[in-house]
Amino acid sequence: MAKRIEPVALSRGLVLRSAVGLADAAGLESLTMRRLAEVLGVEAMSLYHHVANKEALLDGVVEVVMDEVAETVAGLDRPERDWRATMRMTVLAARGVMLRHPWAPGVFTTRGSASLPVVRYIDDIAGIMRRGGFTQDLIHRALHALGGRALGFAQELFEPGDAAGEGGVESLGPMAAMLPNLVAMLSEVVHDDPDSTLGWCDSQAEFEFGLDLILDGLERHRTA
Amino acid sequence: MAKRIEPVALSRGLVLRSAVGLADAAGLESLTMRRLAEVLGVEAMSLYHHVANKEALLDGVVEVVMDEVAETVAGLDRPERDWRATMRMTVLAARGVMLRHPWAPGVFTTRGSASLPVVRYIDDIAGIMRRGGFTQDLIHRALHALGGRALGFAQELFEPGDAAGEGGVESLGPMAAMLPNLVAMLSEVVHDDPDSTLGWCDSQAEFEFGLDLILDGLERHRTA
DNA sequence: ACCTGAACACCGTTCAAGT
DNA sequence: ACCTGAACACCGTTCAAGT
Repeated sequence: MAKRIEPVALSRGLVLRSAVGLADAAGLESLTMRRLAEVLGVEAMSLYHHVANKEALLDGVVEVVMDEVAETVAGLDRPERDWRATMRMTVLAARGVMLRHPWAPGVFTTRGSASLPVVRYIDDIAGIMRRGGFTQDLIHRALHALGGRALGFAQELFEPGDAAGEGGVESLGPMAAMLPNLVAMLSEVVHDDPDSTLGWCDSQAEFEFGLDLILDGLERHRTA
Repeated sequence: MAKRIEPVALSRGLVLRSAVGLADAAGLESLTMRRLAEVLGVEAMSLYHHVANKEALLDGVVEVVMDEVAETVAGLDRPERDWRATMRMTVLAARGVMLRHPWAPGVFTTRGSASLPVVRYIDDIAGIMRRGGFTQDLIHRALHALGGRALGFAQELFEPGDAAGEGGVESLGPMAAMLPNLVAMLSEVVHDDPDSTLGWCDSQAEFEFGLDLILDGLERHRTA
């Protein structure tokens, strides 16, 4: 499970990047100081010379992910004239990074106050809207309305696969009688979309639908 | 800190309600099997006779909170003819319950698959839309677009109070130069709303703005 | 059946000691 | 300056024993 690597010099950057790698490979619950040290071929206490404590480690992990987002966004060819297209492209790029680190939303939302890299990303988003002709007040409300969605977080109420994943609607089992509306909905929608590869529905399309709903609404407020 | 109560007979319901009370009073990080047992005046291992393990305890905690939501929703006088008003009223009622349990979103989003009480709530939401004339496909997409917001979760990217809480825009400090758009936005918006009691902005109004953006968008899809 | 106490395998973290 | 090993105060949980 834990593969030791050569005894390279430890550094904050290496510790943080290894933490991201460990969470990617083995899940967030595996990211402990002791396991991380083991991966780095070092004693747990050595980590404390590069990171104040576990909270600081998680702050650093957010930094690493946000650096990846910033790099991806920097590589985009945005049509700055069109605020809506630019925003859409930026948010979907951030989402692409988050899909590579499915545990990231769980860490971001426990981080109390926003770190510099997150705030810098939001500043970019605000700039897109400003150049698009938003008032400051509308920018403010837009940032709240987007919330985690600005970084590509979906916050679904349940994950694909539990209600109508393999077993179909029948797998709802004895509760089906209590859920007439969901049963009716699922029996129709699942049939409509039989070869969706991503589960009981294509969550990329669903994310974009929700994002567009908000962007459309903002555009209407902008021109009002 | 931990107040012992009389040695009443333990039961699953009492264990779960005490767990909610402990999280309310001392925060989610205080909700441990040992602390919960102490509050109940019992040994930690006694809890395992009423709850399989900590995961099951948290599932039960979700149940308790959802029961509170269901009770609140049942007491509403909904104008069923108007899907939009009914939906709005229902979601805001759920949000009212969540505001009493600020730790709840953090527990709900770690619950993997949806529990029966959550699914039953979603079924109600689906029913509102169905009676409002939604197609099954639009109901499906609407549920994804709402996500956690259907239960009143906001998922803000940062909490009020860290950027421009007490100290105002200046408290952004040395990073201000890197954040021209946010500085411009905050210096204007905070002035517009000087006596907001809830922090740097009124999050209830912000939540309703975001919710209305989605409901308006859905209404437009419905009539298209 | 319900509850207990000791024990185990983990955590994060402090501290004194090494180099 | 950086790393170590033992130790401490916590976790969740197993198990054998009590009533």
